[in-house]
Amino acid sequence: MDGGEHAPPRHAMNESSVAHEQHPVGDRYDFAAIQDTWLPIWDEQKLFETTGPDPEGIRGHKYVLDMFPYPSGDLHMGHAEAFGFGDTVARYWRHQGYRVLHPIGWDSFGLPAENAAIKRGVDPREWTYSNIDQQKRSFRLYAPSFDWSRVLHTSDPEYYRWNQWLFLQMFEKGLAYRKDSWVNWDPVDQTVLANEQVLADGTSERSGAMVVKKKLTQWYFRITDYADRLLDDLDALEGRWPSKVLAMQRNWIGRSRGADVDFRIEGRDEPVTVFTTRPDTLAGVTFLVVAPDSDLAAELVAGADEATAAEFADYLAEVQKVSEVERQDAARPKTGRFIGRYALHPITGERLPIWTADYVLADYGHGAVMAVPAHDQRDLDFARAFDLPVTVVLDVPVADADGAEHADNDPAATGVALTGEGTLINSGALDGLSKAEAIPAAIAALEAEGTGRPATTYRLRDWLISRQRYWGTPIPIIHGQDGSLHPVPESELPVELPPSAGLDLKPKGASPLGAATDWVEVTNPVDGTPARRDPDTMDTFVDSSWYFLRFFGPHDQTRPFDPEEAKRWGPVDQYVGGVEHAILHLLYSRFITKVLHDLGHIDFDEPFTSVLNQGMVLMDGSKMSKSKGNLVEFAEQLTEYGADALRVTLAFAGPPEDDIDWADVSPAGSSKFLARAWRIAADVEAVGVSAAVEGGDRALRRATHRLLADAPGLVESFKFNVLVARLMELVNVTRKTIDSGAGAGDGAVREAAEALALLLDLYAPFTAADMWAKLGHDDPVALVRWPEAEPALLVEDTVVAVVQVNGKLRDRLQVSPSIGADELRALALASEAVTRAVGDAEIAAVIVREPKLVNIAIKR
RNA sequence: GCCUCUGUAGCUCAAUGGAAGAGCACCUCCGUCCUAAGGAGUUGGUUGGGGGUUCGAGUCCCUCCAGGGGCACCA
Repeated sequence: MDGGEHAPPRHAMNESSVAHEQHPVGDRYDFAAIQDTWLPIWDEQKLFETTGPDPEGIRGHKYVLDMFPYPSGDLHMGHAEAFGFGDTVARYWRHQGYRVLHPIGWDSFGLPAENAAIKRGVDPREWTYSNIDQQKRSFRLYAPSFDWSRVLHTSDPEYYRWNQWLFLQMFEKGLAYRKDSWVNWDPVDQTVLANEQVLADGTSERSGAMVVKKKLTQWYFRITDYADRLLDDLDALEGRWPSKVLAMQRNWIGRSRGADVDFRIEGRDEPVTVFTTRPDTLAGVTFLVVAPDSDLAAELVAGADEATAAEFADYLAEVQKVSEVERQDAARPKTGRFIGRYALHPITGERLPIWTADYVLADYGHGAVMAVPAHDQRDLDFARAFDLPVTVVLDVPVADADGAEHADNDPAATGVALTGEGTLINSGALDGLSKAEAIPAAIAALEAEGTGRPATTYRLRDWLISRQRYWGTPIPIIHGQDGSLHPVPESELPVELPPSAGLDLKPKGASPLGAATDWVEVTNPVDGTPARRDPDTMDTFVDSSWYFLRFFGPHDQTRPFDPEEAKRWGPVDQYVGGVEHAILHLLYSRFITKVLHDLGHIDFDEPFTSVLNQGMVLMDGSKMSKSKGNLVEFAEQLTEYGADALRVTLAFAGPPEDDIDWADVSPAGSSKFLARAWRIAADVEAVGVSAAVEGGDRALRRATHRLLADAPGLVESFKFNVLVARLMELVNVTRKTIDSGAGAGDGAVREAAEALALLLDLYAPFTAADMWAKLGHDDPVALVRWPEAEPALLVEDTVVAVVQVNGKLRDRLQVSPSIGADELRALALASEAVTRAVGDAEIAAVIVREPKLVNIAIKR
């Protein structure tokens, strides 16, 4: 997009009325003039508002939602794509006779606003709301069928007071709590992050900085209480959510079942408990390993001699220098230290040395493991590095590359742990059992002795929701001088953010709100003594975890949403958004929905019935960005080609979940197609009255009705690109009928033109509206129900039956579609081409698939 | 390394186990004072490779190759 070479914009972005005279709507397709005609009309009509009682005769309700935008600058091509798809679905359901809720809002709290505000010295409010205004203007031109009466912004006190309400509801139930723990710290944004906001490479999802660990007291939501339901309920979403997202969520929750096992410790009253998925290998335990950064390690070392303690301190310091990513690299050589203490084996009573090593994580399970080097690769690597014993307790046959089993499978020698199936040995009562049999038997034995019990652990951690930044929802808690926590009474909500003027918003590790003296200093609601507000704000993922519910009454002053509306519209039938939210936003939303369900506020417990992930819009194979110089500006494209051509281009580019490379697509081609479609309506208008449709061109009628029959299935399976291709075909067939067939006055041409307008509304609402008007209709095309396909027009008068001999095409026969098998067989065998091909060979079989095919198998 | 998805015309994609197609691009022609967001037509294929099942495979099975995505010291 190197400016300068473009013709000057024919028509300014946010002007809609001026251009009329320069671009009269005539016999030439002029998208700018068409937009100018319809925008003011639509502004008046407010076609897509869903307030008031249901109209008569609707088939039901649908709720179609796009992930709401973050107001950083203007809309971009990614928005154009996602909102285009969402709008296609919304428009489709209206054409099917449903009342459709298709709202829009803004995710308007968050760090970018604050960082931009710091850079420019302006109020984050101002920056945010002016961007929102820009995006609203662009949306108006792009014309998604939003219900603008329900618009919300999460940074409005009317919205975030309900975040605070939600927090208090969860606080009362013990689902919101404070704890002191190692947390992810973003050194650039100077705030904590949730696990979900740390990328796989250890950097912050927001700032890109390498995240470090800090020990801090923070607010958490107890999402782990819901781990089982969040995992199990994914099964019901199979087929309606992208399988990739389901897999990612399952991985993220990471449930694993096994047992907790208690090990007595020499010189300590309390046993140490470890979690294991392999209680069957208990006899193979030769040492224990505790996480160096765990409280347990510190305590155990305290009871060891001085030299050991010093060694441990050195090691801990070393470990904390290693980045989290490096630490989790499985290929890294094992490091560790003996910490001078011993555990006792629960079966043999043998002394087991206790080591510390950074391959054991402090915050998973109990921060300690029983090491079974013979049957766990990590433990084996460690045992070999430090020369610890390896005891095989499972006879696992090992196969060569050629499949022959061999016996030299001693892990201590080969370095390969025996993790497969096998038979228990050296395990007393368990000997002879298979792994699958031994696991429950081992757990039963542990339970009988009181030294173990079944246990389940999760990879999922509780959701850290406090942030040390300004532009977010204040946490509605008051801290007493004695450290007591008091919820702000519901009647005093919202706790509004103080003005940013006078506050230093620069990240410095503590919330800027702490310095807002007038705001932060309050009295204890219980005893009237001086107290302080919690100075932190909530993670903005709290805002977005329930906004889809707020659309059920976005202006309600007394409730988070209207329960009646929730019953009518909820849950979201179709959610559209990027796969980058596969875990974060979608998991949090599912969690909060379940919490609100359990608290009795809604009667469903999954928020999104169906999810569509759109791909990214790329340029020349890579992500668009200003710095790479490959940015395609949405606003420029909109000016050059118009909303319809852009939307058609994005829909036609490929399956919606695939990435689109802008270098591969042709908005000019889309424009050409829309012009061809539009001219069909213009031609029909020009001839005046059309002939009756019953006598119309039969081939064209069949093409029209085949498309009417196929279109719903194509939309419902998100094959938007295929439907556009089919529309192009129908346009071509119709053009041919006009120019070299029945002519524009034929009834079938009008029928095709009307079908085109009705179907095109999914992708090109301006063009469709204009065509509909040219065809003589006054009603808004967007609300017209699609006609049903006539079954009689879906069957051919005659079909071609293919005759093969040994699979090779030998003849074609014109037959009736209702021909019987015997008749078709006789016709095929009588064919001269067939008798020639068969010759005097013996016919082995004749396969008849009436009316389309006969295959004669012969022996040679 | 493990799991998963995808390989069809130059590009993007279709094709209930039954004739390998569409759109775009390319090329040719018509039209136009010059431009085409005009019209008509043509070209284009070892369906990633190899095996198998079947009367018949782009489609089902096995295997290899290539690409995308996810997970990867979570006991």
